[in-house]
Amino acid sequence: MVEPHVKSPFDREKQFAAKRRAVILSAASAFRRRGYHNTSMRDIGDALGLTKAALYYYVKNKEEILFESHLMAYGEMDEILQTPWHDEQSALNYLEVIFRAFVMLLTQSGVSILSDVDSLSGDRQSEILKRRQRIEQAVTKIVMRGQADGSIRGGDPRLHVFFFMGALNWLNVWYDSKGRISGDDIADHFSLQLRQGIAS
Amino acid sequence: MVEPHVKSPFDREKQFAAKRRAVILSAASAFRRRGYHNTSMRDIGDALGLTKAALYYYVKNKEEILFESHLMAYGEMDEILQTPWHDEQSALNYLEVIFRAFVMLLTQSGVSILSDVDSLSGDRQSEILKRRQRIEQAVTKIVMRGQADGSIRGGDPRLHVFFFMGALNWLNVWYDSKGRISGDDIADHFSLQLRQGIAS
DNA sequence: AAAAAAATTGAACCTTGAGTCAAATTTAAT
DNA sequence: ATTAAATTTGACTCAAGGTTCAATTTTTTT
Repeated sequence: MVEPHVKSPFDREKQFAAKRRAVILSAASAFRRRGYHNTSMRDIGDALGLTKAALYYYVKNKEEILFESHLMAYGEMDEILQTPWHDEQSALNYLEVIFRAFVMLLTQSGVSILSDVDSLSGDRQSEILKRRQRIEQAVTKIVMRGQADGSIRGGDPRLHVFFFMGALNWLNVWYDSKGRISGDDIADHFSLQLRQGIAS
Repeated sequence: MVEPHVKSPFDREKQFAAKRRAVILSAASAFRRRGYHNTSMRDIGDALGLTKAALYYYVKNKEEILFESHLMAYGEMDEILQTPWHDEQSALNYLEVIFRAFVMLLTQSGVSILSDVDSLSGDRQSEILKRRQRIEQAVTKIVMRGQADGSIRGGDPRLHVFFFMGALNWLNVWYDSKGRISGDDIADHFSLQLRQGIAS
């Protein structure tokens, strides 16, 4: 006999995971706007209609929220970096696709890149730094391929990357989803500025 | 009769001001690296061989240090924006001069641009935001002139500015004065990437 | 409807770090 | 050398906010 409400334990876990995710996303957004230390557990709870004590049902401590926020952002970026690369496509064109996706990630989805790595201690801090480096390296590699295939001009590829990745991080600071400028407009503009800045 | 040690009260004040400035510069550098909240008054004192209590002789409170740090950076940037503009010079060329000076400021002098405005409260926060806006507007104006004189391509000038100012702010995060890359190299590279990114 | 499990809470605890202050020390002036 | 002013300190207070937990409320299961 099939029960009317099929709430399997699997569904239970999903429920929990979804709420936990909501906590982290909401907190991350607050961290991005006001900063980690200017956001209290009380603030995070309020934003979700919970007491700060309730948060500890979903999360071990505040630092874990910060850690997971970072992971979430880098997870999405890793995802984007899986975008298939067509053989005919120049590295410059591919890079533009990736970069555009990064911009859309920050403007459209709720995900935020955080920069406060120093509030993480020990293992967590180094893991996050490692993942950031990995992403930077992946992007640097694309640039280097572009220098090889002639679509991207010479010069220290790391500096190329620092330049436009800076634009991305800064976007995260000033962008207001309720503001006048749409995510698409930014993506268009930034893609072009990226392209022109490093094209050969 | 002229005294052997001429320590006029004017000299006294200068001495005091110099030490106060040292406190703020040293703190600002720590803020930049570790973040405002991850830097305790004790840390700041230690870096100068002082007790935290001694700091309060030079400064009213911690927030004042943050405030003055911001002021110092924006003061220098205002200074740079006073650079004379030769009539024959295209806006793009002028902008490159300014931008290069900004990069040198961050890499060579001890000055750091801080982004933690939220730890400032009330009046101070809005004053700092106002000054940041003023600088951004000044730069935006240069871009608009460039679009008028034909040296800079079209598009929302604010987005042009956000892009390369982002690169600048991010530089502040990753740049390590003891690292391999020299300030000059960065300035050269960044200037070019700026120029190409927005040239018409 | 009763029992069990999940989710949430209020009230406390505890640590960290900013800020205070009277006393001590160092430096300059008479 | 004495006095006065400037500078620094150790010991303390205090508040903010993260964390804990037993008790309560809500939801699910039988």
